[in-house]
Amino acid sequence: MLRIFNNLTKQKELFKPIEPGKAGMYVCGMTVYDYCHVGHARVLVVFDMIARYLRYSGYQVTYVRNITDIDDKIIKRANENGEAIDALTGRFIEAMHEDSAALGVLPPDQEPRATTSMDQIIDMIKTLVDKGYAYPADNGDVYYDVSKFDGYGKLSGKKLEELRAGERVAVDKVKDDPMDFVLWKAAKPDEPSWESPWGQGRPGWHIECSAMSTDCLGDHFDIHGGGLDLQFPHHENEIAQSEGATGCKFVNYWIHNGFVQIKEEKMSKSLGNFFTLREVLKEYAPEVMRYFILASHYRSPLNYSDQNLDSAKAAMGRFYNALRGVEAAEVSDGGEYELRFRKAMDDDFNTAGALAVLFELVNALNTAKAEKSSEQAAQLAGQLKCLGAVLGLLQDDAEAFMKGGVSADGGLDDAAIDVLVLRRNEAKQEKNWTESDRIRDELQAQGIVVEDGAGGTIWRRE
RNA sequence: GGCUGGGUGGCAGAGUGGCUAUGCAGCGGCCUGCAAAGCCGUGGACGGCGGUUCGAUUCCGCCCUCAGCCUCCA
Repeated sequence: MLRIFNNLTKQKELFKPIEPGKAGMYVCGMTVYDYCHVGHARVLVVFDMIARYLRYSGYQVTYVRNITDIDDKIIKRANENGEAIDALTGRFIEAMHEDSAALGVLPPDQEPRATTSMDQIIDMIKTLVDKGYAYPADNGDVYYDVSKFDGYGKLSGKKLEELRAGERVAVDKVKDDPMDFVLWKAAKPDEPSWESPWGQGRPGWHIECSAMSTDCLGDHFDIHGGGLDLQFPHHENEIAQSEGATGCKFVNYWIHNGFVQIKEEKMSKSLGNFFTLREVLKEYAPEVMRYFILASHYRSPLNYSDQNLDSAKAAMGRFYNALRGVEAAEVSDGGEYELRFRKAMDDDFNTAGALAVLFELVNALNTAKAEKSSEQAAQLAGQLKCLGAVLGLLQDDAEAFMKGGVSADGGLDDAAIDVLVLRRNEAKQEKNWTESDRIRDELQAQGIVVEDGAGGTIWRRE
């Protein structure tokens, strides 16, 4: 039985889908004006893992992840670049898809965009105005009247009075209340705009997610996710908009992943302390990145450092080293390990605990290999790959993973290494240890490690 | 100032009212020409002070400390 920490109630709850056997999940995706950084990678991987685990658990999942392709920052960046907006967003949507694919993130079932959901957005604003939850201001903007929505603050645990007291931004005269937020922004000259009952303009950020999620999944659906930084105000506002407009409960389970930190500080665009995913993937294999993310619980802070990435790399090396040279059997389950794997995952997606079970499997597999029980080894390797797949790991070819280190480009190529290994073996045959060790040192200097096993000599890149 | 969530062995990171997490690193052994990898064994921990309890790292209170939100951010 799957239990999920519901950020709305702040406790773990049994997952009960609205429709038995089905699960609808909406996750706030990227605003596309720059490359994904490691924080984005975490959202992509965490919710991909959740979608995979739900499917593995037998649910028919509809996973929706949106793209924000119109907003202030996009307009600003396009102007700075002297680039058309759709050219800019098109470029970064493509980049984001490349990055996701590299990380083994499966495409969502639906990927709606703000600019192609304008009718739904305008409809929802219209409803909110009609119902008295929103009002057009003198300047052509439309605002949400926060005082009209009783539950405002229920997700983030905030109270309106406290928010007002803490108001740091200069009070905007066109709003009735400083906490009111914009649903529709009147177009300024030279800005992209859409026609609406309130004149030319474009949507505020929060409304698009309310419109797209309910359009794709219905007024009331199971899971809504995103980074913890979206809890307030974004998701709080989504609740106000959606529940105001539909009159029914919006989302049953709210899931937020923790931040990626760097030197004990949040990695973020505004602090400028971020690494883009493509930078990192030049140094580390994608599955190393994925392991790094899944090795800690999704709600914990994730400390980004070279040391931690190196540690993730060593862990992946242990997996693939065990799988190397074994023909994995086609199995449909994880054998005796599956129960403990599920127990961990059922407890609010405890991927760290699940990985510990996979390491136990590695141990058994290595023992089977050492004992030459190849049938047993094949079986265990199959189980390992089977459970790894639930986490989106161990999908590479073991031989390729071990041979493809950082130094794969620029250093010796595979053929050259094979020649040296052959020569070293000839020296070994002649018991010329001086020569064989010299060749080994030469390879070591290039980041190549040779290993003499029962089945011959193999090598890997560090 | 208001509100959240943390503080676990050398590092990373799960978990539990009494019973081995796991990975890396360390130490001893096996294997190896020597290594590497692997296997076996092993040391080492629960921020501080109180309380509840037969017993707390695990529950409660206070304190210290870190991160985050209250403004755009995944």
